[in-house]
Amino acid sequence: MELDERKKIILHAVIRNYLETGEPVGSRTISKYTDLNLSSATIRNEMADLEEMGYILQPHTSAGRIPSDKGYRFYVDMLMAEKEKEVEEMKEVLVQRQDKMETLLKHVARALAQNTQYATMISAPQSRRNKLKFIQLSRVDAQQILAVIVSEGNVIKNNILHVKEDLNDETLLKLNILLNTNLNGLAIDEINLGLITLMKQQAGIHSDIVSEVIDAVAEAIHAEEDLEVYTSGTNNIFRYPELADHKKASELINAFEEKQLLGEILQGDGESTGIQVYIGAESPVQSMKDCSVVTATYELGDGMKGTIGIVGPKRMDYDKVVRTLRRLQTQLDDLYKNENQN
Amino acid sequence: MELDERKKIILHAVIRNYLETGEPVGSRTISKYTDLNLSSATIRNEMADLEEMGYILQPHTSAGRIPSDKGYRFYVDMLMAEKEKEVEEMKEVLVQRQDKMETLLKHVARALAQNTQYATMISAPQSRRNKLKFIQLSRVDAQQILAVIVSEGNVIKNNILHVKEDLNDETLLKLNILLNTNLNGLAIDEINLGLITLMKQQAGIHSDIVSEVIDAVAEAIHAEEDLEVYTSGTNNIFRYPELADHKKASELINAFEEKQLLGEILQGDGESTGIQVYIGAESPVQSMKDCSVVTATYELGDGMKGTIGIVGPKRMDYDKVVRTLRRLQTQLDDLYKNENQN
DNA sequence: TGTTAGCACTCGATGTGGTTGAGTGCTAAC
DNA sequence: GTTAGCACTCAACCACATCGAGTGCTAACA
Repeated sequence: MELDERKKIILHAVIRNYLETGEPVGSRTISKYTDLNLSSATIRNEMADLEEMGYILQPHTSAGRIPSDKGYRFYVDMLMAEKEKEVEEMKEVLVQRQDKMETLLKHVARALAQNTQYATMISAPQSRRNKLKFIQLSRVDAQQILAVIVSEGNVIKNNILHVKEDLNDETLLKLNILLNTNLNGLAIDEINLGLITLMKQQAGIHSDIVSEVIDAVAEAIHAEEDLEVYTSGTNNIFRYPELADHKKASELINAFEEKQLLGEILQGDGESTGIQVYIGAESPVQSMKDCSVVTATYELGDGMKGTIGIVGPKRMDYDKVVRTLRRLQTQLDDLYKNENQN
Repeated sequence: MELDERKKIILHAVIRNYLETGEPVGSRTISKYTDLNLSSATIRNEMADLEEMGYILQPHTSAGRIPSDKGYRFYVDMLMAEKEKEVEEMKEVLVQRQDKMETLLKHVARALAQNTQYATMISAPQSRRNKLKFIQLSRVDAQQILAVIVSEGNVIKNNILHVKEDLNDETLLKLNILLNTNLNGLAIDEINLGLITLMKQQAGIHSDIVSEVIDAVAEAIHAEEDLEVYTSGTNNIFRYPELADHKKASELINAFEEKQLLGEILQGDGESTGIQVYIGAESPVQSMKDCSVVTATYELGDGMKGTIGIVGPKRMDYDKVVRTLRRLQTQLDDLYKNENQN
């Protein structure tokens, strides 16, 4: 059976109504809600069809209908296809200057949570092909060397290295030159064993320091392992009775605490730059099977990518969420540029 | 009226029993539970006294008794007075090497949450009189200078400074020497306006860079503003029906998300190095009025102080919690030392 | 053939009344 | 001072009735 125009309208009405009330929707409501001028009995027939086709379902025999995952999917696909007509104002003032990427992301997560009343998460931007920009070794005291590693996108890492024999200024300078000339501008997969061996040879008796620095470099660039995720508005899930049940809430909150779980959603396939909607069981995270998750990948000017996500009930206001995220996608890049100019 | 020995035993029995079961305790239970050999009727008389004195209360007329805040307070004070007899093994292996203070603290929070089954929080160590150890400016590219500031306790801060005119290597070296000779070993309140003016004079046309570095130094040392707090086991609160109620849970989870709220507890008065127990309304945080909070201040060898906290139901196992925290107080310092040796 | 009115039916939600049992306070006796 | 006994209270539980929103089906209608 095909979804004819009238069925689409009815399905749409059922979903919209359910999104608003959170209660199962009956045939009489629909018959008044739409301007189809059909009696509840006719609606009932259509709804029976829709149920058979799997778009809606009944929680129990004598209740109204609620959208199934498939129904939500229909609705969301329809939404995404629609042209973006209006651009709503985001009320928060995000333009105040931030001194760090970290605080910026935290603020975005919080503003988004307040604006949407859902739980939000945002992953720090990462670049697969992050390049080394600058390395500096300096002596902190007799036994300690500080290694500072700057990579593109200004990701900075410090490591304190402990050395046994004292290094004089001259040696340190040589090592600095050695490291910078050899490694500058390279991405992680360009630093191969040959290069490392070569550098160790050149470093002579100080080859162990080179090793340690290389390790630190690897760690600084190879960022996948410790994906930074910032979350906010976790307690918003209590706004939605269908999620506030002890077991579900506990699982969800746990997921928000164990950030690497969120990573599975936020890292996604990496390719798509668009907006993804996971409805119920579509989510890669098991504990979110009763929620919907909307994610948007943002990209900063210099090729760094990150993801913003919103977690809410299946009956979330997809329309608004998608619009807000779309807007944020472009805004984040601007914000970041502003920040780096001051 | 005074608390005679028998009343103490009965009160103790009521509390212990309630801690285990979470249910109101009746007179008959107590009469069997203790080895006082008293009938339930006698216990009832004593319990009526205890209630009048405010140590226990009845949820409703025909229910058993539960401890009041005052009752818990009595119990905890008694516990704290007791000599520490046994030292229980902590099962987690915390000794694995950590590469950062941050991850160490996160792991401690998590291990503690798993061990106790309560929600935990830990604040990063801070020192009021943190001293500067080392400052280094280096050129990243034509327009950008990287300022690295190392203070005692190896708190490291990076700032990227943007400059208009190009700085040659010589000038940079001069600035480095200027900054280090003037600021090395100073605490924040020793850097006064006179010193700053002097340095700016010496820096000549590059005085604006000195200003920026000083700002960064202030930020690096003056850490109170952005107290770092790590939490874990938030979802443990669902284990306790008396906290799992929607409203309370939502408020609690919110408090755990808004870390600065936790700061009010964790920063405490700063003087006491011991273990603090806040029962119900004693807590400085309003939303924790239905919980108990136990905090312990830890001190690292170099004078840095932080606080560990555990949040649970009023009927938490104070005995175990206090013992675990006491143990952790000493362990953290050892762990930190180990970490810095590798 | 599509639409509608009508009706019997289902079933969760809500309310009511009775019972149970743990626990209490009080009193009188030991 | 302690205890046995008794009347009393009250949350919890269960059984039962009621209500009403909503359904599916059928027959009639345009």
